[in-house]
Amino acid sequence: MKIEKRRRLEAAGWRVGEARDFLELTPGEAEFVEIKLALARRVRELREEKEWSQAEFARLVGSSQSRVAKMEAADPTVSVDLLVRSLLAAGANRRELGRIVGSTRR
Amino acid sequence: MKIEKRRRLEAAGWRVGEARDFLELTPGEAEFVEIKLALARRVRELREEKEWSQAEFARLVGSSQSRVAKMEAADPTVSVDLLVRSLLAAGANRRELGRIVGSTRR
DNA sequence: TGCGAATATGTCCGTTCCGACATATGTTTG
DNA sequence: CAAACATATGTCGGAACGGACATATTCGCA
Repeated sequence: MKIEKRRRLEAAGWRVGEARDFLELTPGEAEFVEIKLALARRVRELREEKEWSQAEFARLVGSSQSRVAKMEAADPTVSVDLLVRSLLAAGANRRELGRIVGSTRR
Repeated sequence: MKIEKRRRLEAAGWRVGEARDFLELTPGEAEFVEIKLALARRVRELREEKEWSQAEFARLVGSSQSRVAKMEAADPTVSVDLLVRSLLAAGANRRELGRIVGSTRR
């Protein structure tokens, strides 16, 4: 299935390299994946800065430990909405989100 | 229902004023709504810049006219994912998305 | 005013996403 | 080592979201 394949690429991108390196993604789709990866990285960073466990973070943002693990792994079942809402709930603001979304740096 | 109420506030925010002015939204939730509104505005702007009808825009991004109308209206059933994916498909890039997300200006 | 195009609104139903739970794997500390 | 804690992975039932369609409303223009 096509969607499944994309999901595997997406998940693999976290470990292996730049998402855009994988075929069958339009530039827009590749950028979308990279945005998700950037948000996921920031979730982990922010949580570790504050020295929260995933369970604590989950409680804070109204989610569950397993879903936080999936957020940080940029699991395909995690939406940008959830990442953004979680970051906001954890104290990030619009400006910071803008930096995360917009910065090409890694 | 709580979610329904929030949805009404959210929809009303588009017409009436700043989302944060409505009660029962945490700061994070209010910022989330404002991000959605900013993305929705940009969809309309971008589409009108290019002089596309909603139907044309829908075809371009792989959606439908009615859903594009809902995107531009920041309808509660429209996710940030959809807005971001549509903007990317319509030619926006990460940097521009970052500006949209991060800018407090209206 | 009336007609056609564009946009808005409501609904349907299949797909995706989410919190929760169970459980596995990994890490720290006594 | 072993217990306690943290993180990862898989699954499930219900909620949210999406494209599509029908239809209403608004808009432009002759």
